[in-house]
Amino acid sequence: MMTSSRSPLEPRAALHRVIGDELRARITDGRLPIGAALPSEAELCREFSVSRGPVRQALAALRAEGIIAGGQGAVAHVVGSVPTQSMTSFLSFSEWAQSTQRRPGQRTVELAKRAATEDVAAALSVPVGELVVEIIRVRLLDEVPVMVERTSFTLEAGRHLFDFDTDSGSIFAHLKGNGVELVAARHTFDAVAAEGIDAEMLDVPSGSPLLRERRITSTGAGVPVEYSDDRYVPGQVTFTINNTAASGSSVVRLVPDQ
Amino acid sequence: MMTSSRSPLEPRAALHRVIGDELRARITDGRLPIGAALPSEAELCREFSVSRGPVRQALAALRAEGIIAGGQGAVAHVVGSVPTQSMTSFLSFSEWAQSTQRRPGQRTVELAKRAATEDVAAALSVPVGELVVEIIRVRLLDEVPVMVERTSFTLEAGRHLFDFDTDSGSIFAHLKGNGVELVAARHTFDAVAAEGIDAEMLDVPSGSPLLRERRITSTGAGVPVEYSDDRYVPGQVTFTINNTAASGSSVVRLVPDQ
DNA sequence: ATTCGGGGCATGTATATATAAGTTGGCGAG
DNA sequence: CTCGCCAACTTATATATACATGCCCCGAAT
Repeated sequence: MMTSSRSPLEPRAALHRVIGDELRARITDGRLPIGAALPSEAELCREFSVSRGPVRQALAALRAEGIIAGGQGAVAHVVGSVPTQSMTSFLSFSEWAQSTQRRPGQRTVELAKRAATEDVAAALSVPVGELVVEIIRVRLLDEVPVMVERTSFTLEAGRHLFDFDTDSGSIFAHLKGNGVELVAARHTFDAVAAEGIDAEMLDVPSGSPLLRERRITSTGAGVPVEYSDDRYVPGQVTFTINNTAASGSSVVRLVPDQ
Repeated sequence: MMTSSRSPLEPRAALHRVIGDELRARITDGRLPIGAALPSEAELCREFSVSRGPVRQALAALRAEGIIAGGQGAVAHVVGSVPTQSMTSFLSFSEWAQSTQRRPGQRTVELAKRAATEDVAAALSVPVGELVVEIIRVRLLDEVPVMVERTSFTLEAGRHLFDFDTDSGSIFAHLKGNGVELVAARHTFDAVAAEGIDAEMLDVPSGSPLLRERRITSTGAGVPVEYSDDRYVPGQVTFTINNTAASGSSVVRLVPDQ
């Protein structure tokens, strides 16, 4: 009654995703400025030649991201474009840095296979003493050290790293190419003081504050693959989180304004 | 064909939310342990006497939170119970502390009405010099100071605070009672060194690291109401984020294991 | 001029149905 | 005994429909 000219059920396309991406694009490029009212659901149905289902799914996703608001009885309107990063961009320092104006760099300090210590074993859900692959790298932006990263991989995933130049490419891209897909991560933030080696590598005074992010990354099946302890020099990188009462939140890593 | 005995369209109930909460409860209390397979969609339909729509909505929400995984063709299964906190629990220190074993406390240092400085004005989207309500409080857990909080409210929201005992109740509960509903927040994390007054109030050495959370909280319409600069003593409180490639992420504030 | 209803429109929720596609397990051929 | 293929089951996606409820605006009454 409302659309048609489309046989019931075409191949596959994930229409709701198509619609959501299109609306997101209109918001970010200004065709739907902040405060503007979105087209009504019925209009979107006509425009995309779909039924209300996919349209509502797309709107629900936008609402969960905090990009649109409004509700029962009233047309939804744009409340702001929340900066969003894909999962891979959030996980991979290399990929993230490329999306900023800063020039990324990295220096591998150590790549080793060794027995898991207690905390690493707990994070990766393996027995203490099991072999893991550990890599320590200093990350740079415009030649300035901003982060030191101590990452432990399970042997299964980490063995791919020995035939790989850890100073150039992205580890995540390399792992993905080898069939290791990381889709879930858990990040914990706190502050620590820079100590001996870290202070030296990051070129900051001993005892000065660092932002620490500890991260456990898992496959879709929930199997932990990576545990990392990353320590950031303040003022260079911050982490930003958006959350709304309705549903979840999104996480973004940003270079602060200056 | 599958359920019924329920007239088409009862009042209002948000069945998908009921179903989601029930499943969440089963997972957290162990009736659905990690790794267990969920009932099939058809079974859930029978059990709750609903059609597939609400069931699928509930499962989609659980999947977005990273609690369940699995999909096309296979029954979904539990991959882990992600600790989740409601928005209010995440925003309100008082409410959050009550869900831990620690005994919360607070000491109001200052409550004032003053002209907005540049950074506050920018955060709250008001002109520089506009009157705002600022409150400085030290937050305690088991009598130990763990955080100092500098919060600025717009005058509209903040004027309710002067007839309120800021040492006892929750500001958020009080604001909600006065019709100010906060539903969206943006948090930014970094590390700073403890300086003069902060170090004194938190009873830590000057120059020691603090975890800083800066937060802008808005109403559903996207109007900023609160800007806060909270500084945490390390080791007492951490922030944890879960995110998955599919969909968003959730944010949690936790007391670390010790 | 201001306020109070009512109706139209838009969204929220739920049902029934249909097709595509992935998973799993069993059966038969080599 | 093993390998491969197929059938049954289950989920993902989409359509059409129906009704409940909340906004918003316009017109009438005060």
